[in-house]
Amino acid sequence: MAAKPDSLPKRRAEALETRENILEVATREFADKGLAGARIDEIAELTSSSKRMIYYYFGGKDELYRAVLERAYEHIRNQEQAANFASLPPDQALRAIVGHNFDYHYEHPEFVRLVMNENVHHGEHIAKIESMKQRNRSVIDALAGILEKGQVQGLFRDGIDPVELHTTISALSFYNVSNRHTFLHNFGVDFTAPEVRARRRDQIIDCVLTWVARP
Amino acid sequence: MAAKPDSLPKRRAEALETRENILEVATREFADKGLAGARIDEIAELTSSSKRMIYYYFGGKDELYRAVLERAYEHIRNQEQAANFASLPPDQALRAIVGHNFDYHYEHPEFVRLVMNENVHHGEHIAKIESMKQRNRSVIDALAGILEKGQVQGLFRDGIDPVELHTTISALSFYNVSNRHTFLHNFGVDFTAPEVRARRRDQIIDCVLTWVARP
Amino acid sequence: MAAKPDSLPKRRAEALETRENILEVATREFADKGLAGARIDEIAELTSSSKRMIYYYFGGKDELYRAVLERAYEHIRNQEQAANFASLPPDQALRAIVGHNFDYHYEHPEFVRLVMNENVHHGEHIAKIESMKQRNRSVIDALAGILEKGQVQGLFRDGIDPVELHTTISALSFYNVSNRHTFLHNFGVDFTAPEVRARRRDQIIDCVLTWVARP
Amino acid sequence: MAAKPDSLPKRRAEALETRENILEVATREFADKGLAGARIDEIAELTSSSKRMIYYYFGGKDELYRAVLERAYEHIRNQEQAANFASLPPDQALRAIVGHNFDYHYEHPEFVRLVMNENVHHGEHIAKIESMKQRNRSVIDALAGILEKGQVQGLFRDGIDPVELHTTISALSFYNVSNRHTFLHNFGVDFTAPEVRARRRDQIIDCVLTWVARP
DNA sequence: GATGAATGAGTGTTCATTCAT
DNA sequence: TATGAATGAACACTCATTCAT
Repeated sequence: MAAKPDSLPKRRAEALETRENILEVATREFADKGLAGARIDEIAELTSSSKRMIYYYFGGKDELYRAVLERAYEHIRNQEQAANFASLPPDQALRAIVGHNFDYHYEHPEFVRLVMNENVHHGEHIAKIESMKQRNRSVIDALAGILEKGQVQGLFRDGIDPVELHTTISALSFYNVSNRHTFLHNFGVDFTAPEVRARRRDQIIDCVLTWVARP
Repeated sequence: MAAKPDSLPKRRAEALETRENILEVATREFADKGLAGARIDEIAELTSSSKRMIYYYFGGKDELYRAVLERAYEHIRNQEQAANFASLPPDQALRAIVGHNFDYHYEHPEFVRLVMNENVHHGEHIAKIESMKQRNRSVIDALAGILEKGQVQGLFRDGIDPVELHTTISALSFYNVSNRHTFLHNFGVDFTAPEVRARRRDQIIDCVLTWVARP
Repeated sequence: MAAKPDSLPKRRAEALETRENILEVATREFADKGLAGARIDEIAELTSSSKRMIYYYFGGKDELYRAVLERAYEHIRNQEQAANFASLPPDQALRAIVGHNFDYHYEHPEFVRLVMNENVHHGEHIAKIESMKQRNRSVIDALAGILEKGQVQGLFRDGIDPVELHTTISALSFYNVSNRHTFLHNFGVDFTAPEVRARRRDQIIDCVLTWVARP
Repeated sequence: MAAKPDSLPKRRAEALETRENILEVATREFADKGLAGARIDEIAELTSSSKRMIYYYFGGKDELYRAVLERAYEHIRNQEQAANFASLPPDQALRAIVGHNFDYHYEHPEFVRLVMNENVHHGEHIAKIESMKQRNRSVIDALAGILEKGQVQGLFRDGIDPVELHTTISALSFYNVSNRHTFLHNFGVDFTAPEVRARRRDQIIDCVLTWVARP
């Protein structure tokens, strides 16, 4: 009846694996179908464990969704911080940040779709995640540093707020992924085509840098 | 004994009203909760007619949603065409178009949310609406005309494609409405605040015109 | 406002046509899908008039079904009486009757299916048709006459009741049409194939006559 | 803390009971009202479990109906095989088979009504049950054996096909149950009356044996 | 930690029938 | 006579969640 001394950590590791596996599957499902469209049964089916485990680890559908959302934001902000562009000259750093942001959206449509979905739900779930505001400071801080350096060096004009700069970058990067399907059908342009993507990347970098540049 | 000559049209007009009333209510509901989240019962409740009438006029939830989506696109494109900017000088025309596009998104969040939702559903419903591609030509044609004129006059640089220009404008206008809730929570900025809106409007116009301008 | 003297009969004739047209369509639909499976809307659609007319002429779905059922029985009994076999020698007459009965079922699967369906409904609708018992006397009377003549002539054995004879004939004729689909799937025999039909016809005639024959 | 070794089977056994209980109730309902007429709610009501369980175990109304149909065929063929008449002399064996078939139909009107209903639906559900053709071989094989033995012994005439013999037997047995209601109303004969049943039983056995007998 | 069985409240949809003109 | 619009009651089916083991 008593557990062997080394079996507990092992079980703990397995438990974390189970949890992580559920999060991965749930991320795919919620990103694919939205919170309302995803089915707990289906997620459980695709999991290597069972439906009961979802309730055991997360409590319910909404809580699972919240965990998925939090994990997705954690990932993008971690990636950004890992790619430390602060050492580059301001204009090159900005170029790199915009390009990186653009690429992240393209390569992580599940993030884009989770954010879309959360907005469809009026942000009511993200509002319950305490850590968000703090976690998202990093991207603003990075932009603020670069902006200031660029302004000091006479490369960038004054009056650009780092949050507003982030808004512009995000808006331009987000759209190509978020509005992919309607745009394809309405205008016949496929944002997923490699050449469209490459051209759009250049244009967005160009657009942001022209806007920020000292005239 | 004979029916009055104008009695049938009257009934017909009432029927059109019923149909229109359903579309209005459904637009609000689908925009608010998405296709999966909206409830036929609730839509019916808010209607001046009954649930049965929804099926009578539209056939089902998906078809109703499709009609709503089509009507929303019809409205934005009609508005754009009504505001005829072609007579203005190219740079002023472009300014007006961007401003108008920005305002339309702000004043019609239901349009933005319907488009978001349609993308959540991988554009599977818009794909069934035949008229879309043709309906959306107008906005591209208008931009093409202005671009050409501006290029001829030496105001705009070459190599700007009208569809790409539209992408940039739309991306910048869409985000402030679509990502409102997550942005508020993540960065503490409320896009609905009048001063934020006004500032953002200027920035977007500025951003687009700087990008298009001959250097 | 006053109808022209000859317009009334004309309208009357048109009304009968409308009624008849509804009955024909309804016969096909009820035979095809049963009372529970048939749809008033669909019947109306296939009719050259409208749904309202069904209610106008028949009162409702059940009453229409009753009219259809009555008309089907009327037809088979009329056909039998028209084919007057009484003048033939008893054994030949009986052969003719069995063959005719067999053929009628084959050529009027809608009759078979209406009767099946009525039995599915525990005969509750036929019970409301007053004329039935009397209408069905004819077939028994005809058999009674032939049996008696055959017995007198020493061709048939005694103790055969005309109703029981009719039961045997009907049972054998009915099955090939009524149980067509299950039989095909269970045993791989297609009763609708001409050669199967022809062989079965001979067998049934043979079976009945052997049974009735004086040993 | 550890589950008792026999506790899981117990739960499993209860589940099988639930399933079986649903099948019994559904058999009664589908036999009584047909597929289109039966109501899932009503079946659930009569069940010792709930409506949800019907969907849990069977998936839907059609699948439940299919399971009911399959179970009914399984039962009749099992009964026939259990009553092993092969050891009797051919003519007595055939008598026994016809009598048994007749009795089975009388005592299992639910089987007759399910088959009727399936034919009303053009056999579209039985067509989806793979096992049918093979399951129904047994009755043909049994008849084939008896026929051959009888022909060898000079009791039966040649040229009788076992499937055709089965058709004749079935047709005669089926009708008394399937067409009970219309026959009662049309001819005033109640097939359920014990003396009618007994007389009919004798007649059918007689009819089949006379037909098969060497003349 | 783990599993199959069970559940109640809801969800889109259908149908025969009636109303207004 | 004739028609399109309207209706309420019912119907098959689904879903997140919990229970028993």
